[in-house]
Amino acid sequence: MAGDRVFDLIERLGALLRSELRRLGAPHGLEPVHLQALAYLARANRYSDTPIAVAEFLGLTKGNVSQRLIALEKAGMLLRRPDRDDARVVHLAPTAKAQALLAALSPPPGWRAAMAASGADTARLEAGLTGLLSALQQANGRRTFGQCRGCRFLQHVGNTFTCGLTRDPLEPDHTLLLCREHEAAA
Amino acid sequence: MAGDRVFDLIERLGALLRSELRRLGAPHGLEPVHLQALAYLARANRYSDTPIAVAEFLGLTKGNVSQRLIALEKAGMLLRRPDRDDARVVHLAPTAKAQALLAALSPPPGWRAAMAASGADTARLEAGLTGLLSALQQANGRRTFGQCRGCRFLQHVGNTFTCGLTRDPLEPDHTLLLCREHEAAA
DNA sequence: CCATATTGTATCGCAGCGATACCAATTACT
DNA sequence: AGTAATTGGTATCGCTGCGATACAATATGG
Repeated sequence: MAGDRVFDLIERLGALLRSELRRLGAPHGLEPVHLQALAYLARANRYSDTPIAVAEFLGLTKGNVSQRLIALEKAGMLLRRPDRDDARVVHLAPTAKAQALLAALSPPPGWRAAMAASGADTARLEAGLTGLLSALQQANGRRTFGQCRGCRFLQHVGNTFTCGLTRDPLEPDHTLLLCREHEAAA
Repeated sequence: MAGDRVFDLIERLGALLRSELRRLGAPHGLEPVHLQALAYLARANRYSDTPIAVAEFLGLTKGNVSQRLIALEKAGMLLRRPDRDDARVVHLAPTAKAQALLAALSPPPGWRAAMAASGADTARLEAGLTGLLSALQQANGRRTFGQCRGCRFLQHVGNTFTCGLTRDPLEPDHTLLLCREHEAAA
């Protein structure tokens, strides 16, 4: 079946990128999961920058992720801030140091050149992968983690955005971040 | 940059598939790396069904892979056969039990349905990912692990195939397998 | 007000992973 | 032919990710 090839390709790409992340992160004492968590947090909105969101995003248990985050904090890569309203939740943000690292490693050096050299239709590739990811997430009952913009709960009047779930106003920039509560617009 | 989105998508797909593999393999006592190794070996030709080829394919050290393979053999998933000519090399093959497992788990249940539901142009997606993978492998100095057919060393006269590197005759079916020595045809 | 759900942490046992060291067989060099 | 360099493979060590379980604290809903 043709789709099986796509599966093989994505698995192989995933394995090689993982290997690459390990190599790149090692000098900084970081494992692949650390870089992935930081990369997620750099793109997560304020409803989604929590340990449990990271766990759901990466498909890991919250207990595990909790320990990884502690390691990241010790390494000076993560800042924690208690939530204003809910004493249970913690907000996470990559430090400047972590952001600099992400800028250098995510995507890894050579990626952009390889993208260009492959001659692939980037937009079409992105569209195809996005659709596939959505279908898989839906099939497995996982959260979508889509951009706030494009969520069915988002309301906007002119340039003023508000989240229909929380009734909170949203800065325009923030509607480009990933949200744990995202549901694709109809 | 647009290509960065593709990177994010592939990383996320990789993470979720990895999580899925862990869940699916757990009842059989198998970790993701075990399933990936078996899936590779099921598609590897006779020059490529060795521990070192598995290590190169997955981007892991040979020492590590060696231990994984021992675990797989103990689990009755792998058969070892010494090479006829070179006493150093070992040939690996998934057992019938392992093949049955692969048929059930690779691709995981729901994958084909998700592929269909996504409405993506499978052929185009496959082409784009293949090109990207090739470019990345070349950029990182990694082996291609392409199909024997499509390799620049392959020679064929009518329906008789021979490998230009080893001078060995190849059964037509075997030219569809993955080869460690693969180099794309000019 | 109490049962239940949610968020997060702590601890335990297991196993993957790289690094290093090592061995045996093959190949290259001279 | 004989020695050096290379290659394929395994063994061992230390570290750390990972799930499972248990637990504490806060929120929510009847």
